[in-house]
Amino acid sequence: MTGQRSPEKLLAEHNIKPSYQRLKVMEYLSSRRNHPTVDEIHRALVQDIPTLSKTTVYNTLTLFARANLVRRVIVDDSEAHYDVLTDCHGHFKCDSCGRIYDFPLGSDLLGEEGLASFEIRERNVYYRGICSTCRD
Amino acid sequence: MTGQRSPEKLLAEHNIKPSYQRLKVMEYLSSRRNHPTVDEIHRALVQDIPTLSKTTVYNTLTLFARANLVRRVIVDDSEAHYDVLTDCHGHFKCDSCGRIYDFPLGSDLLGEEGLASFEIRERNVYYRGICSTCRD
DNA sequence: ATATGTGCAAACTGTTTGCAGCCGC
DNA sequence: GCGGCTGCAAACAGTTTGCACATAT
Repeated sequence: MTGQRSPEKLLAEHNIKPSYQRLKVMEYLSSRRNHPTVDEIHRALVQDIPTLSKTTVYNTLTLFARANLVRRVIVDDSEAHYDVLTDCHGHFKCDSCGRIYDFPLGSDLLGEEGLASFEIRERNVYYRGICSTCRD
Repeated sequence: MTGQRSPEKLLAEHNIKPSYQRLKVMEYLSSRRNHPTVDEIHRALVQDIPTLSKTTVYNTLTLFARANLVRRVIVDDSEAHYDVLTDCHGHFKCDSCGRIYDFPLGSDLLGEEGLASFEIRERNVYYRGICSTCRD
């Protein structure tokens, strides 16, 4: 059972030097799994680290993404969102409240027959609509 | 059998005034179904319409998208692609050649149980990887 | 004559890059 | 002391906006 590794361990396993800002970013991502944007992460962390720059958040996330520690999620034309969960799941973005929900994805379900002999490296599935809370 | 309507008809059906540039954009989209970017459309059409501005292409595509004549396809973090086919299909982008392939999508296949009582308005499915041509 | 489409230029936004200074080992 | 992390400022790319001119009916 691998479960929830600590930010320190995660970084160590991927040979990433555990600087204070990196640890904080990873900590933020793994606690609140809100698919935050760069801006949200930055706004949240500047409180503890007043000198934190957005550049560092960008650098850090790019680094994490290359190491497959996080995934850049496109649910939205404008900003990129980041997700620590690397297992295969879809995203649903509510047009009304803007919240992003995860939903499980079966493995081989889609019409992937059409992609025989293609090497699939990444699957992105995102829906848009109105969530149950906003419909009430 | 509805099949291929002419650009004129398509625009008329959606109460869109058939200006020269609009017709040309629609014509381009429906002939080469290449999921072109704004830039590609513009580059292609300036040849016939030397005064054509990108702004007009943007305006036109936004107009078409609102009328559900085209779909904005996000397969790529940077530029938006446009697609006349509004039926449900997935996109595969080759990391090597950059080409975008369509593939059919079954209807209710995914793990959508998790989204019971959500109102799904739009499904986006895109994969990344290496296409069969580039693997050889 | 009026409403609407077009296109230039400038603004905007998210992201990237260059580079000087700083910190930890 | 050295490698490399940080963060400012400037560059960048795609897109949007403001506005004057052109165009069609």
